[in-house]
Amino acid sequence: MRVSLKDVAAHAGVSIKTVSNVVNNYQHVTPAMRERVQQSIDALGYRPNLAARHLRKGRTGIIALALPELGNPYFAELAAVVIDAAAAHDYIVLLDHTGGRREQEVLVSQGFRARVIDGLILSPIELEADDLRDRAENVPLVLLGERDYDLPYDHIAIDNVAAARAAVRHLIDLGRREVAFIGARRGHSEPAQLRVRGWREELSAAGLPADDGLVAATDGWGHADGAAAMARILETGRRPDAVFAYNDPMAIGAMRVLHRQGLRVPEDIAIVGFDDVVEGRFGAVTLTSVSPDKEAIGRLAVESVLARLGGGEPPEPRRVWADYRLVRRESTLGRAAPGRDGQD
Amino acid sequence: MRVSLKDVAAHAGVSIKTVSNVVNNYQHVTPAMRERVQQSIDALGYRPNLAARHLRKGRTGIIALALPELGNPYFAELAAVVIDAAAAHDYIVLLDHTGGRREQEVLVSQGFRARVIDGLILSPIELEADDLRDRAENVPLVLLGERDYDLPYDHIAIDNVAAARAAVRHLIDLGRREVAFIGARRGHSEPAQLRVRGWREELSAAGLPADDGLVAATDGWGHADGAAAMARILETGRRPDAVFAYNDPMAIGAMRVLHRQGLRVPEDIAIVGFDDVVEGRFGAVTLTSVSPDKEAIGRLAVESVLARLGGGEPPEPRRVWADYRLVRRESTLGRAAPGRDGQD
DNA sequence: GGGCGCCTGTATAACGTTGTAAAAGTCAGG
DNA sequence: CCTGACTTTTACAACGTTATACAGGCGCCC
Repeated sequence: MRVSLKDVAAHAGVSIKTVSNVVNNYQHVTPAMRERVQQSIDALGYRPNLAARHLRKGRTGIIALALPELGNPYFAELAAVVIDAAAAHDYIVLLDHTGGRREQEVLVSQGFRARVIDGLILSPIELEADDLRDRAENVPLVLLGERDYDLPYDHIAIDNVAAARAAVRHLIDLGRREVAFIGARRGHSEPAQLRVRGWREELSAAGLPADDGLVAATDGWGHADGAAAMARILETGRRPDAVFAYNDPMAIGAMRVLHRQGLRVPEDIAIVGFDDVVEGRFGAVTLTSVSPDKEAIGRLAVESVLARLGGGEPPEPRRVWADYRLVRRESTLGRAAPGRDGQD
Repeated sequence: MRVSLKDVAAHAGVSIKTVSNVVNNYQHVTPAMRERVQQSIDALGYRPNLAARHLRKGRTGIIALALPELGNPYFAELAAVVIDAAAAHDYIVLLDHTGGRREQEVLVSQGFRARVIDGLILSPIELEADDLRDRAENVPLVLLGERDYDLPYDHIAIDNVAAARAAVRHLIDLGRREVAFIGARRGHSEPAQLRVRGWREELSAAGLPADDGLVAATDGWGHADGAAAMARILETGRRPDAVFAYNDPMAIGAMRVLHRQGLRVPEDIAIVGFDDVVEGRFGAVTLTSVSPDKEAIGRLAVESVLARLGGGEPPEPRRVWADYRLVRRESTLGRAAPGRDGQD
């Protein structure tokens, strides 16, 4: 049987509320009393019942983190950061995954998957602005990632357009002249994707081709999707001398195809990925990648959610840009210089 | 302001309990009444307050899943399975990670990280049997993975010894005679690790060496640890013709080192990993691996936890063996036969 | 030394839900 | 038309916690 405040109160010979005061570190409790009560607490092994506390306070101490998929190490690592950041504020993280499917994302954003949370951090893929506009839910929502909505919600991301341009710029600086893009979203309005836009802008600015034949749309964002997309481009007979991939797994999938077709990376085709997952540092050819500051993104996301729980004036919805940098590895080595070992 | 049963009851002109009965699909409610109440529910947008429900019922509808680290795709994928399996029973998953550190694992097993859960699924690394023996917590606990305790808790795992033996057997069948093991736990009683034991047993049975010079202990289980362990073995001058790694990331890390040192896989050194993560299917050399039935493990874990919440007699603690199979890929190709493409 | 205010501790009422038990309603049979 | 058996609905009391308002006790100042 679980012990409650009542039991402790009886044991210590004081009122329930006094025990509660001790538990909550209420200011006006004499040291002697605090000591006495604490002993009863320890003796009985009392632990607060959170459900009751939540009912009373209207807070649960839980925030939800909804990601497209955990299989992508970027999201897995991000989840780890968020869990730790939340723990630092005594919050616990409920994890959900949407598969990047709009229907699931709507469900999550409306709070139907988890109705027990104080706040929600959502990394949307297919979700449309309209889905959020008539959101009846009143739990604070913070958005993460590449999608860009003009809505009054906090949004934490890196500047995807600029990051993509930097990646493409890097390829151009290497002397590459035909840069393919792998991982455009199939069946969606293309400009909504900031990374494709950055790719296009930078190529156009350099007077290089950015036609549709260089873009491979995909359904998912895993290794297999990257491999399929790469294969598709090669089948058309096109021979780009560089590839910019939507993310690292896709880049790695593409490299696998190139390897099997006897094309060398980076000599024949240079590749840049996105997210800088660990895996990219340990292939036969290590992967150059845009490295978002995951640590900052996770921390900022948690802080943004919690800032809206303070009770006071909710802060203005804000768009926060996290840092990023381009990490150069073997997949874009300029010449035959032997790179350093694995680690970047 | 959030609407409660009281508001709906007032709106529909019935008692609170009747609304509750409708919400809970209580048997004895006339269709007409059900209809009327339902309309009020819809009109007001009522959603049950879970905190209150939990307080009343003593259940929260949340189970915790504590894994060593999310960065390892095996655990990430497992988490995805568990989340889905739990959702199928209307349960929600609170995710925690322990870093494989004993201290954290103890905290989790004692319920100090999340005190709001109905059950706990824990995949321990360093946790000792004694830590569990004086576990005062009464939430059901299910253990996952390679650690083997003689304690009255459900334990879901594959037969790690047999799986390891199968992996080593495969290498021996290939004609390899000196099989190293990468990823023994540094500073812990070695026999506790079933995979090392399987490795040793199979080699001994075949009359092959299984001395300490072939075992590389590590602190972690990531790519970098595998790379470091491989490098360490090679530094001793030893030249095994095969490697069995504790898991896939370590195997991939090891392959990176071999590649840089000009050793060919599988010609010079064959490699088998463990866990069959996606990543292993897309390297320049695809990775042979022991593939546990993650789907089954996740599902069984959830079912085992929930079975202990039924209220009736708790079932006997049981040890459940999930399926596994050895997936052969390029890293152990018998001859120069060109493997099929990436996908296994 | 009495009154005032501050500091501690206490009784009680919520928070929103569901289980229990009893009240009200329905219907058939005598 | 009444009785009894059953069905449907209701009132009320929990679950364990914290907020509010209040009752003592003590010291301080006049």
